[in-house]
Amino acid sequence: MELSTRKENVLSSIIGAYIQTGEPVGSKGIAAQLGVSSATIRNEMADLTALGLLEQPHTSAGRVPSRAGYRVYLDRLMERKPLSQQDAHWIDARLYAGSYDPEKLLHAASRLLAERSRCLAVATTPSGRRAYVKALQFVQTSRRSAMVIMISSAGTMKSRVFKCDFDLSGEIMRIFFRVINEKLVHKPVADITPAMIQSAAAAMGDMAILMSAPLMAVYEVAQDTMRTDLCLHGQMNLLLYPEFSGGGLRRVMNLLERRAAFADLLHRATGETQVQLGNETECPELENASLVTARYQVSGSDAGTLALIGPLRMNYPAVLADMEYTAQTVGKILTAWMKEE
Amino acid sequence: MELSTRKENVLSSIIGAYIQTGEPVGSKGIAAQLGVSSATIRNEMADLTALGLLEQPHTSAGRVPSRAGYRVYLDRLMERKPLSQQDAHWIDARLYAGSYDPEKLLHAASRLLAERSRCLAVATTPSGRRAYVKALQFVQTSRRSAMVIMISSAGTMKSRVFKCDFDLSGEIMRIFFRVINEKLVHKPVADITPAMIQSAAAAMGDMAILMSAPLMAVYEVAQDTMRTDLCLHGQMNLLLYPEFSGGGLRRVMNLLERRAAFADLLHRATGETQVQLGNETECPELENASLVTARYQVSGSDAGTLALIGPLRMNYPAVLADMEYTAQTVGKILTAWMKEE
DNA sequence: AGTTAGCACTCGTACACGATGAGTGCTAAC
DNA sequence: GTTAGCACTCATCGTGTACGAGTGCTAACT
Repeated sequence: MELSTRKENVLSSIIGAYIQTGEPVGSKGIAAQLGVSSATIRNEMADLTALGLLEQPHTSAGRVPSRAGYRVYLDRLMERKPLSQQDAHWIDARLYAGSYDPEKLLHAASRLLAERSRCLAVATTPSGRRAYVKALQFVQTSRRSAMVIMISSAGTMKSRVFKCDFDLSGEIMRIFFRVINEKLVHKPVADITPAMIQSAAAAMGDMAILMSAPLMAVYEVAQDTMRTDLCLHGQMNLLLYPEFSGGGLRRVMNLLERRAAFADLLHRATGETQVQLGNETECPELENASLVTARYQVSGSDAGTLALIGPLRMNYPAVLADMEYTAQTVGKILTAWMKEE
Repeated sequence: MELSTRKENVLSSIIGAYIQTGEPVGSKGIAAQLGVSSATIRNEMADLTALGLLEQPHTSAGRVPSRAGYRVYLDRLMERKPLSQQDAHWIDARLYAGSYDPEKLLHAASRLLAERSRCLAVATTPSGRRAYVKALQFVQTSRRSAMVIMISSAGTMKSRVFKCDFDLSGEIMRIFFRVINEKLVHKPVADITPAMIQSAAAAMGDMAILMSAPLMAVYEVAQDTMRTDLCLHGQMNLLLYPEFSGGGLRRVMNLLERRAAFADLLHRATGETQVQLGNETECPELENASLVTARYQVSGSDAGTLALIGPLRMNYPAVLADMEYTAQTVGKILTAWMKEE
């Protein structure tokens, strides 16, 4: 499908106007913008409609971009500008403010993306699915309870309190530390299965009775490490768009509650910052929505995803620049935290 | 204001019906219910309207309870039934499921209340504002970073990672532990001010250079301990009610973002499980909403609040029973966790 | 051959009108 | 004090009309 330069300009202008106003755009305004008569534009619009790039809500209305139209715009027409210095600094300021806590960082990222895009922003916390156990620590928190802390190579740090039926002592804590570390440090987190915990306990003979609570806690904390949390912000932003105001928001939120399905959706998006439009997501809940995803990397490998859900008419140049820069920066910060040791 | 028994019955029936349907209720249905003619009911309704307990959206519509009407209903008419055994078990199952983590517990409470009431539920995590420091622990998390964990008498446990410019060792960690514990354990968390941290550092002479990072982390973790987090669930439930579907939800969410204002609102509600209707909250955002609050106690003193925001027409008997039982149970669980040592 | 002016046409929106019906207030009889 | 009856009110819904934004098509123009 080859388009004349002017057709491209017309399409760009229409999409630009529609993104601004959200209303079908007529030939008149575009004519003024491109310096030709409205009749000419109407001819072009008719052609673009025949090509399936534009749609007409009804005979006497202006045109609205179709999904195919947005697709062409995204792939070939739109120019992607990098973020302005100023905006980059603003984002840096927001992201570098927090302390050493991946969850807080991702929440901050999600929140700032929601604010800037006026869409629903999602961030997944770094996944420890393919990470290994970097350190396991034990801390006594009361006479009979203690906390296990697991630090993974993905930069996550999860903790869990467990309780014993006997009084803890420094001696016992040291035993926990030594025995469990011997078994688990430098192993893949994914290897910490119930079966593995079972066999570890069995191998300890009469120590097993002491170790069952901490081992169980270690298992649970490993589960936590592998689970990615979703940081949601800006749900209410979607109410700004008529596309979502009537039940649409509820449907989207239902999708987000089905964590597994949504995680799949995010993992399907590979590599580059990318946009999926409506059907392309193969997700009925996102029929009339646009999903923008960007991966962030920790120490060179994919660790998590940022996503934005909004109406099809997003300000794509701005949104893509924001997403790309934010994902890069998040990755950079997490990688730096990892290296600092 | 004295009401005849029949007027009370009429008011109760109207409120009951309105809570069910959400639509103005006419004299006919009520007449059938009370076994008198609709004309009689109309007379009673006219009186109740004159008393300001009912309202008429327009001349030829049925009646809708006014705020004063709800108030009378809540204070005098409604019978408060305790929760059924079955429901109590269901709630228990949800709350006792989690591990030793106050935040997770409060999230669970908030979530279950939102599910059951189909309203917006809020829970505040236990406040450490009046608590004292029960324990401070230090754990090394990497070569140059460590985590400080503060356990307060309110049952909160907060942690924070800090970084040093020098390599940490077991020896140094023990010094951190000893010095900081000497200064801070058993002190009120609220006493850990920047000034106090300053003077603590100053008093250490040439150790000060070592101690600045952990002291700063202790300060921050004390701030975390005193801050109460809000656990929100069921925001989308409010979209079910026309009262909130048009912008009303956004206004409510704006209120919740102004954390200070909302915290005030919750703290104003004293003692008992209680209901504030619209204006009574003195909060324009809740003009057409109802706010139900219940305190939970840890070791006998108020620690946090559960709240429900929904339309004026809530199923109050059910909601109040849920709130009361949930608050009690949360308190019981947290208190038990505190005692276990 | 591409562009433009002109014009008839389409169709959504806004508004007025009348019919319908739920629900009321009032009065008179029980 | 209660009830039946009746006139009245008013939101809702469907219909009809005027308006206007925007189109597609044709014929003239460059």
